[in-house]
Amino acid sequence: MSQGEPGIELDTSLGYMLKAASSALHSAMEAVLKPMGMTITHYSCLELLAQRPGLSNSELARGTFVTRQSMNVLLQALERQGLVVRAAQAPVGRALPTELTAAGRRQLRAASAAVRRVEQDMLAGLDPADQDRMRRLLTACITALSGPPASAD
Amino acid sequence: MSQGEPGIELDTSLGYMLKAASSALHSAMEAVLKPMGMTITHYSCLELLAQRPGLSNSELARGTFVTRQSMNVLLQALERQGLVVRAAQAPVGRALPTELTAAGRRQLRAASAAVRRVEQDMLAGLDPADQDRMRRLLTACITALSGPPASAD
DNA sequence: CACGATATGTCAGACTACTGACATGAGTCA
DNA sequence: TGACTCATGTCAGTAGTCTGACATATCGTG
Repeated sequence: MSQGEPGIELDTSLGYMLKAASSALHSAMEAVLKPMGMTITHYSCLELLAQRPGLSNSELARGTFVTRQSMNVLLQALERQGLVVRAAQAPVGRALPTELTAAGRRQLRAASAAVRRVEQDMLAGLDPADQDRMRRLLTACITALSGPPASAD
Repeated sequence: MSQGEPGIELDTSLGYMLKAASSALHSAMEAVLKPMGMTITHYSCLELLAQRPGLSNSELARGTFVTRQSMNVLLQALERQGLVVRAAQAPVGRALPTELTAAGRRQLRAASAAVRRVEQDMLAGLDPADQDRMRRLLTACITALSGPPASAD
């Protein structure tokens, strides 16, 4: 109980609070998506495809923060369910462009509305200026973590 | 045509940014803990026990954002490894108080230092005032999400 | 042109965390 | 006292994600 910190002070640790907030959001999203038969990654994939049609498996994986192997499993399921379609041949390289089907867009519509409500609930106590501050702060954290991968000493 | 994200709705969604930040932190922590043979939940459990000795399995689960079933499996492994000890009998109710062993504290020390470095890297661009703002904002989000939902577990 | 480096798609196995289910201990209330 | 409710510990099965491995396609460099 002297010299260097004894550990991470959980009550004020931003790392811990970030995990807590993310966990709370995850649970809340799960709660609204589950009744629709969707997982969070499932929804995220559809949302990403709606905004950026033609993304490949690897690009979708990066955008949803899972490995390309996991996304591959998911995409195969979504394709079987008729929610997305993948090009049979790669226009360039090996990347196969993926797009939503009408059924996919329909399923996404309901899910997207529910998720938007969850996000609005989360931000209920924050005014527009607060939300801008939060964007700036989160962006700074993401940038800092993505940059220097090797800071060991 | 990989790296680099064109400006889309997702880039301003605080839900998405929160997930991105959490994912980046998760990866960074994983990268430093893996060489030590620890997972994030493993480390989190030890850190929590160091600050709140005597926590029960269910309390540890809540503090690390996993189910009590998952924590039970982890605790059994940690006990086999001699990192924690659990009371043989419950002093009251069914909750079994858990505490770190000397070996557990030793392993935690190295891990905690590494994690602290990761957290400091993440906050490198934020001054103390920014960090206070971030605490307030995250707390507001957590509170807002923990209140309304009326789902059972 | 050949070679290596990089990026992608995909299959297979392993692991982590989750859901479901049941038993036990403590508190509440009629 | 007995019934009800809630929290806890634990076992079993399931689901989602990960790591490892391999084949293929493009680009840069010599």
